[in-house]
Amino acid sequence: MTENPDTPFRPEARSPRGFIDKRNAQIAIERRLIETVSKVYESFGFEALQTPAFEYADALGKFLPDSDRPNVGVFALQDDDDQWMALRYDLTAPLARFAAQNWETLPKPFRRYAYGPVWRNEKPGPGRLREFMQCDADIVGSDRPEADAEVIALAVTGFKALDIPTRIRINNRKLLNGLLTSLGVIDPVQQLGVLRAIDKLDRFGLPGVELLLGAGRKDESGDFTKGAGLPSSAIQPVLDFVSAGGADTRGDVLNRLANVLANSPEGLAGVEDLGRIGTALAAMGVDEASAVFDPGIVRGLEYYTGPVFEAELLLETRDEKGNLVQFGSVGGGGRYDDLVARFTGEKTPATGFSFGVSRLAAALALVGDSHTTRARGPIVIIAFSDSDMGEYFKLAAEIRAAGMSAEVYVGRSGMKAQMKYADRRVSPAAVMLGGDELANGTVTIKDLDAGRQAALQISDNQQWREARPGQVTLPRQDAINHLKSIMNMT
RNA sequence: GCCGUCUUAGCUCACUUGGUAGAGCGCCAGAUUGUGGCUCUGGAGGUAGCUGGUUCGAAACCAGCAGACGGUACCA
Repeated sequence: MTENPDTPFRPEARSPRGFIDKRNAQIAIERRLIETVSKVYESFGFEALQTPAFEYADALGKFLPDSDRPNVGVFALQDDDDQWMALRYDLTAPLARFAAQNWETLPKPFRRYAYGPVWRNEKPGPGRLREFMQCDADIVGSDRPEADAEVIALAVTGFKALDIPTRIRINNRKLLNGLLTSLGVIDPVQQLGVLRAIDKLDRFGLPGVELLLGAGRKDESGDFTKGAGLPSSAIQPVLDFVSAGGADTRGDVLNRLANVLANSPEGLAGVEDLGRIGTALAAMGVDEASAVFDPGIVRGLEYYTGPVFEAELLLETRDEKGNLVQFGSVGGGGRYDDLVARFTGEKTPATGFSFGVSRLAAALALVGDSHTTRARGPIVIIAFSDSDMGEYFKLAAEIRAAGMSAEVYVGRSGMKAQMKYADRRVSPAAVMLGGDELANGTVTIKDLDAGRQAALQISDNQQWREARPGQVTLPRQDAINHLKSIMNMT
């Protein structure tokens, strides 16, 4: 840089795009989500597991960095021995690695839950960050549909415990695979195209999906998206299949699917699996509204091999301007029978579910979640004079010993600013131990909530100052009890 | 990745055809020698995203880059 040496370089204070700072309120929401969901997971017999943020890139699967584009999709870097390491992009791949590495000694089937941040190096958007939290539960080593049902029940129970209205939509990869095979659509590229087309059902509706199944679709901006190129004879059966959802009960959907898939052995096997899942769900008391069968759910993930599930948020969320915000799925999962086999060569059936913690927290922040009690600040002890600081800290220690949080103001501003500070921290009380109080063996305590209330009635400043709403002066030894009563601890 | 719109004070936004910036809110202070709100008064705060070009002169016009937003693609 050719700058004047007198002006030092000043970096712009900013966070990398797709990465955000979380303040007290949001941390509180995320913490509650993780704690609640973890308890539910444990009640279903899942044990906790923490794996590192980094994995060797080859352990993460197909999104390997190659030498030209080492950072597509993942954040990767080379270790000092030249091996590629990458930040994990989900919690499932590390589980597969862990299970493969420790398979001999694990109790099988292995049930574990995990939570923590994951990272994806892709374009961020609203509700879409490059660092976010997930909370997963998986069962490795069971091929029973009942294991899938447990994972679904787990998700339903978790959302119920959080009191967040959601619906789990359940599908099975075998259904569509079977249908396509029976229709003679066996080209994997074409099959993938069909999955992508169906995934757009929410946004473009049946007519849009029809176009994408065939030649393709042009959107409003004139952009053309190439379709799956199915023959017209195959399009209608796929549309019929997708439309088979939306019946009143899980049983009704299965009946419809059985009709549509009558010519497909694999498809009927998939319906059979769903039937057993449905039976188990009913036994576990999962009601019809909380978990539905829906052949329109795709979950683009190529690694899913059987049942797939997706959690849909049923809250209406709006941003500051009142616009509807579509949050998409707030969780999902499914059966992945080939993931562990990547390491061991042995087919190891597994199924799991993932809570999108960050996305849920963002949604709850938008709706002003009623559970989110506003984060309260500490009791603030006003600092009057340097020579009395010891008295302030002594009182702070007493308050903490009584189970309340307290803080001595350690800035250098005057009293008015200190009161403002306490107000801004949403403190329950301010405590004054000034020269008068110390001389008289008293303490003055101001109930800030009571004052806030009173302020609404008083418009005259003189009156406001004289009333000193919520404020009392009492013997020093009564301070703790009075504070407790303000905090509703008596 | 592709297409489009946008970028002026901490925030939300103004500034008639290019003549070197304003408001509201917020923030700080005072009125009120030891008291949050209201009211009034004063103050701080901007190289108009960055870089280059056109011009006597650019926040405004042009180009490149960066970032934000919207759509689309992708999404483990």
